[in-house]
Amino acid sequence: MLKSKASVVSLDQRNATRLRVLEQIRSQGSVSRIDIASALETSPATITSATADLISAGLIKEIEGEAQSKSGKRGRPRVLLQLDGQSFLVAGLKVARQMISVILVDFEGNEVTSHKAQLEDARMSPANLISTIRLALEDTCQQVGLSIEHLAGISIGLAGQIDAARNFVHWSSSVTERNIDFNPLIAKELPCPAFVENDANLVAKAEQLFGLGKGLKNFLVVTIEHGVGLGIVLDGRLYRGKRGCGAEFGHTKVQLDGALCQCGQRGCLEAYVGDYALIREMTVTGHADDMQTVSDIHTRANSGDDRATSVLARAGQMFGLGVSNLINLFDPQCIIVSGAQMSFEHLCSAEVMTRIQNGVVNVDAPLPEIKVHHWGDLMWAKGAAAYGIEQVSILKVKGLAANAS
Amino acid sequence: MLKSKASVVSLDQRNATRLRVLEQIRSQGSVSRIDIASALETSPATITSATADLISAGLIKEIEGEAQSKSGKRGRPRVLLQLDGQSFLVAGLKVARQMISVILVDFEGNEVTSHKAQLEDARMSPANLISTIRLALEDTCQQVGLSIEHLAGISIGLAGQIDAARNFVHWSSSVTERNIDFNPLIAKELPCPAFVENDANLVAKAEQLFGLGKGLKNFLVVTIEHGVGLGIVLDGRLYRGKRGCGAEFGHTKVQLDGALCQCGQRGCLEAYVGDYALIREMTVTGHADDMQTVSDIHTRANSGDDRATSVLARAGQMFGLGVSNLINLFDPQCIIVSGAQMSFEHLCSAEVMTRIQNGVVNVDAPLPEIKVHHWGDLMWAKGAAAYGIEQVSILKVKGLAANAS
DNA sequence: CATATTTATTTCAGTCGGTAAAATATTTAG
DNA sequence: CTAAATATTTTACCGACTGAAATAAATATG
Repeated sequence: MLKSKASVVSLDQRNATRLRVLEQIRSQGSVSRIDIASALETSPATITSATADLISAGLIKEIEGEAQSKSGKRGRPRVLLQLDGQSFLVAGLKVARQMISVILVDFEGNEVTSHKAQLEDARMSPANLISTIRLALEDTCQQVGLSIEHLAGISIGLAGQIDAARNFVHWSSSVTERNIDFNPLIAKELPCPAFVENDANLVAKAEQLFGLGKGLKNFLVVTIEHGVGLGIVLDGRLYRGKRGCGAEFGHTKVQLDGALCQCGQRGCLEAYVGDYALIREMTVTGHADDMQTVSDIHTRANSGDDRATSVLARAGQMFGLGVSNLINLFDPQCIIVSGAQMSFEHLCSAEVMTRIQNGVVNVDAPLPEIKVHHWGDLMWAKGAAAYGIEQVSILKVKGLAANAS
Repeated sequence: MLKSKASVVSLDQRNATRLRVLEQIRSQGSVSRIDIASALETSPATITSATADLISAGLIKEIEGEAQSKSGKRGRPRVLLQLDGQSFLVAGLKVARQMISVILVDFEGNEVTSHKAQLEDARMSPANLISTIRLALEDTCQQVGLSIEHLAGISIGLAGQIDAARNFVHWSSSVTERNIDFNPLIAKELPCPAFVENDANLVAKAEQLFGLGKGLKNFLVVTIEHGVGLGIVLDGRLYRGKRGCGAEFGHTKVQLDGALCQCGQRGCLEAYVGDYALIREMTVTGHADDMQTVSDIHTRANSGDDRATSVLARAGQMFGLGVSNLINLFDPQCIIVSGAQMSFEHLCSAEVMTRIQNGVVNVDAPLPEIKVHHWGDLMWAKGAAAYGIEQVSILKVKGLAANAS
């Protein structure tokens, strides 16, 4: 009757409560027991018990800092609880086309160290991928005098269609084979639990745990890299759809029989806002054959090139259309546009924001807030780390037996 | 600490179990206790207790019919349980532009009688609307020799933006005022609990309880009336978004700065597939000034009018584009295209289905099934009734005290 | 300073929902 | 008729949570 899958676990009632307490502490930073009780609408007695378990497991700790009481200054002061950052270490990885990025974080999500390595091949066999990952992890740990045995969890972000619940990769641009169950490889090659997820979902997790989605229950994260991705958080949890793959925002159609997309279809959003699409627009008529990156186009636009300006403007228009459709369909609390260093000002300009607003059906309620988040280039790896911390938390809480004082 | 809202109730653990049992019985038609236990992954003892409560409340009953045992024929035979259809009566209403439809159903959803009445005004004041509804209900009940005091619940479907949890109408095309709390009016004018909901959501409920969505956890219902609507069922529950309003599928944009929509924006799906849009296309160039309905256009197309054919074809193309976007974003188990009598063959032709398929990003998993459901013109009222039955079930289960044998 | 008051947390004795195991019921096979 | 099989009910118990009381730790007040 027990049916815990490899990497996604079902929790019993008590562990679920412990985990909710842990999440509350994480989202608040530091918080007293009584505040947790009222936030979770549960009794103080339950919180006492749950926090005692978490403290004895070393996941959280009491701190000294002064918390102000509700009303006056009288009464027993609240004791603040905080994550115990030292309790364990998690690695987050992102495998991109030519680069593998690793970040090591503590339990609070603080960066311990990070590392990048070039990849020889954009696509690798599953076994090759895992040993490449292992190598990258070893290099990273070495930087701070650790070995990979110190890791409590490893989270791996890939582009593609992935069933995270089973560590099953239907398809990924980094893997040469389809429909691979990574669990056996992980068990053989890696010294601790590892989790494979779609990269856009990981960024959504990062926003939820550490970023602009902290504490929110329903929000969307639009990721901008070479293409656009979407992570959906509904009711506090990642929504993955029936097949467990990420939403294909980049391949929603914004134009009937429109521009040709890399996916082979026509009119995809990505065929208008993806890097390759912009570069194609600039070069197709021989207007500028030296365009290599979107930054180049920005540079041109800034120096008064009308063609560059109009190419970027159209991308923004299409992007705005796509985002307003998301709002019309999901009616989220908030939309976070998340991108790494790269230039994407053309996708969050005032014109684009206006276009989004004008594309959303009027309600009396205000529009969901659209937040733009410029991350460093470790965004993806940090997202992986966020997911890793969550998964490891679940494992650790599950590891707590039914023990009292 | 108790915080039951007016019409949406939060259930304690035990009532939640009773309700899950009830839902299981409803979705299975008739089912034995042991099957319920295994379907809900709970112990037979729990089912014995829950079903005993439901039987004593008159919501379900044991029936004689023979159920086949799992393996052989040996052993105590299973006792089948079924809804007790006679236990109470629910009314479902749909208020449309010029018509109010009422259907009376028993607890199993069987139609007892139905009734329609013309409306003098498409828009009414809240008080006027409720007394019109009361009148229509009285007429309906009278047809079968009942009075509205016999009703256990009344469910009202309106087009517009509605917060069903609070019976609060932000805006509706049938109501002259905005932001109306209907609870006081309901309490004053109607003799039993009443529930107000968005009409597309109601159809989704009907599909879930009685229709093609029976037993499914994640599906979308696209409704076709004069415009298009969308009901979203995720994890077995209606998804309503942050503001509690329905998804605005009809106003997702399918064309940058495209055709003008009644909502004032440009490029909305509805501006290409809504009735008024098709008629506009046919008449705008004076091609056919006598077009009144979509059926007229179909008639023309069938008699070889190229213009009519191309108008319908484009609507189908745009519709297909919109639906494939839904699949790309939600990855549902199934999509149900639900329409009443009216002609919408142009939206479910083979060409449209092909277009949808070609607009969905390939995965190894098969495409979600697209089911077309042609309802009678009581579709909307039946949807309301389905929601009413669900809400009344909740109320009845809640009414069960903590009573044993 | 001693005491009352206030607020936070813990302890303790239930309560409640659910379950395993035993008991009971009802059938067929032999 | 007896044994075996299967379904349901009963019973004894478990475990998570809670309310109330107890305890802890501060401030206000005379």
